[in-house]
Amino acid sequence: MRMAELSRESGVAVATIKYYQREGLLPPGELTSPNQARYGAAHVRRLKLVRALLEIGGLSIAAVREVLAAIDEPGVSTHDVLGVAQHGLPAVRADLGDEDRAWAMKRVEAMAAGRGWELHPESPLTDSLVGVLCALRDVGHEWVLDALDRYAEAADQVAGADIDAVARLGSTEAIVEGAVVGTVLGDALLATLRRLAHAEVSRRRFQNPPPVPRQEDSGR
Amino acid sequence: MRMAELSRESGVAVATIKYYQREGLLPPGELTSPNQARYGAAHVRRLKLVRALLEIGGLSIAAVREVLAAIDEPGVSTHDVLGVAQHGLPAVRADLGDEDRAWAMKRVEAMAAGRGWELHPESPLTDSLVGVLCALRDVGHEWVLDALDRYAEAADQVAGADIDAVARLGSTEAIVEGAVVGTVLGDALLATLRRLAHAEVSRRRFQNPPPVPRQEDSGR
DNA sequence: CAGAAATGGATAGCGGAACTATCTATAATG
DNA sequence: CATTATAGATAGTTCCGCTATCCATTTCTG
Repeated sequence: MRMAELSRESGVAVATIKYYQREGLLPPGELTSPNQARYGAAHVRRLKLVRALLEIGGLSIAAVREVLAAIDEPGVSTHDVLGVAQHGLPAVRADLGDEDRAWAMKRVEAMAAGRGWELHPESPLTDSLVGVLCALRDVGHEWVLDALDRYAEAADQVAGADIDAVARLGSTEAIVEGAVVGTVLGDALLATLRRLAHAEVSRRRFQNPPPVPRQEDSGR
Repeated sequence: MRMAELSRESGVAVATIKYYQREGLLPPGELTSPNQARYGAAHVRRLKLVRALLEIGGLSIAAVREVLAAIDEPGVSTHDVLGVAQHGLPAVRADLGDEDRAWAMKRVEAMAAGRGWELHPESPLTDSLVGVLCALRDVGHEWVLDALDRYAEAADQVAGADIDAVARLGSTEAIVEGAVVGTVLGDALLATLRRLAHAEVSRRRFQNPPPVPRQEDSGR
């Protein structure tokens, strides 16, 4: 397969493909002569992955590069696959006062303790969480955190499903890529489902007149 | 309060505040003379909201403008508050073939039927969902959808918590703003919690031999 | 086998987004 | 009354994600 076909197959313009190659998002083709190269199915696949991470996942070029680097990292143990995958995913940065940080940390610790989570206070993830909590308080909507436990419970369930599904993939490489895709696109999936559920739940609660006695009710 | 103090209070540069005013994200101050204005607590609050939507929520200026317009919309009924709030939130665009669309639609319908959700096939939300599903198949990770039901269940629970919490807010305006903040920042919150849960679940499943009650290990 | 089309590689340009800086005329401040 | 601050207008900057052009080689086509 040569450039034109790769472009057709993937739906990405030639100039853009070249740009991705320059940016290190797509490996070069196999050179058959100094200025001719061949590409394979792996290139098509990678291109589609790049597009999905950019458009659906909303990642930047730089983030995609890091994520792909994690995917291409050879020989990671099954356990810290998620860690490798997450390294390079965008995190909420936070420049907070110590006081805010301490307040948020307290809530995070309470939540973690309640769920039996092992907390790593220095990890960027914890930091992100602290940042979000502070932002919520900052805008005067601290009440959102009343549902923190239910959020965490839901996150736990989703994560369980994720790990189940990802562990079923064969090779380690497949698992790593699966973890990345599942994390990034899964966020978009979850966010969309949540919006749909909002509409549904609000319909059930406030548009009560005809509940239509199906097997579903306000029961959750 | 004048400009300098507003800037200090909110942590946003004066030039940026002026820019936000030009963009219609922040109402003008109360003019005391042709070129002097006073600002109040509402301005500080609005500014912090804008920053949170931009930084944490990752919205664009245009999206923030629409979201704020929804918030400021007077006299919305309690029921379609979520609808108003969601109008203007970014949705996944999708330029798909009819075939892909039909395939995804089928899965969405199955999921909705299973959960007793009322589906609006033309709504942008449904469209977003279809787009995400197609993207997942496109990158060869259709398996993620095996967990679609569990995702939807989790989304349902979260949405239930959201509606509960938001309904407890007093005025309609508070509810609308709460819905917006809860939706946008809630996404970030959920995504972060999911990542934490990933680490936790994977630790529990694969690192079972030595629990090592220390706080540092083979890091990340 | 000649001419047209495609390719790899390099470099430059472009349009939008989110600020940032400068300027001017007025107003508040010490 | 000199300094500083301010509203409003306009222009400039930086970064990002492409897009376009050019050129020296291949490779296809007739």
